[in-house]
Amino acid sequence: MHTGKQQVYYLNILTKYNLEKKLANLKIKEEGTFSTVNELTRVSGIGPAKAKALVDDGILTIEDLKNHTDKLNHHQIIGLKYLEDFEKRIPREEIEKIENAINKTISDLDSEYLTTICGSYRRGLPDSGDVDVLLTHPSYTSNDTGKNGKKKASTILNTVIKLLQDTHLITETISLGDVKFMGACKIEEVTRRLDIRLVPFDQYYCAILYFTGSDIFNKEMRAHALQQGFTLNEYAIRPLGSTGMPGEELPVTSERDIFEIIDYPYKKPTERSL
DNA sequence: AAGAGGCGTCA
DNA sequence: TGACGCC
Repeated sequence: MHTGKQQVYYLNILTKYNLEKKLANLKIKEEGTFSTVNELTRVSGIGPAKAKALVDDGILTIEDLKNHTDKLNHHQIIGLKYLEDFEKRIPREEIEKIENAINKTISDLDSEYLTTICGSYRRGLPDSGDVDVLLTHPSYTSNDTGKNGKKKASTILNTVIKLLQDTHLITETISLGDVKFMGACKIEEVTRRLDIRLVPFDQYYCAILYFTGSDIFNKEMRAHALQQGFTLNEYAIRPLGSTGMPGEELPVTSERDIFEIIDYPYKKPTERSL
């Protein structure tokens, strides 16, 4: 038989062992929750907060999600429906076809529209994650509130989107506002993420520069702009006064203008994949 | 290059 | 209007 001291000793070991076991279980549970959260966030429109809420409701996997679409908003339903498609890369040959389809449709509407597909596609890379279209029209500028016979942003973008739906390029709409469309298009067998943003005419080339990237290239170019006494962002390039206060936006009618203003050797889009 | 800013949606 | 998610 054990002495009282021995009993206390073994009891301590036992509780210690149980404690460690509980901690280990907790850790496993946390990790399980963690990886579950990460799986659910594969769905476009589901972020960390929504994923946690779903896990709290006992919805742990993508498969669970398919039985509970009532808990999803429109964006998330689209994200779930095309989960596999949206994770596939898009060959540039396919983006070329999408580009042709968009340009044909839009130029039929009004020959003054300009479109540019930016991102890695514009830098000449062999594939991209999505299609990012910049759209502008001379009648739409940044200091334009829609008066003076100029078109309102909402009119312009809505008209274009409607047309692209009629021609069956756009197959899904995630969101549509005055200046930004998020949705999907299909030209072959796979449904692709498509974004179209309407940019004021006077800010078009700063936007193209920015959304063409690469990120590293943008950073270097912005740093160079600062050295030359200019501030450059997605909207405009402005001189910096002696106080460091940005001045008025400089007129820009091409990407090259921006390079010349800051005395930076011009780089073709294909030379910007830093 | 990571964080911010801006856009759109939802409750 | 604020929280959320995306880019």
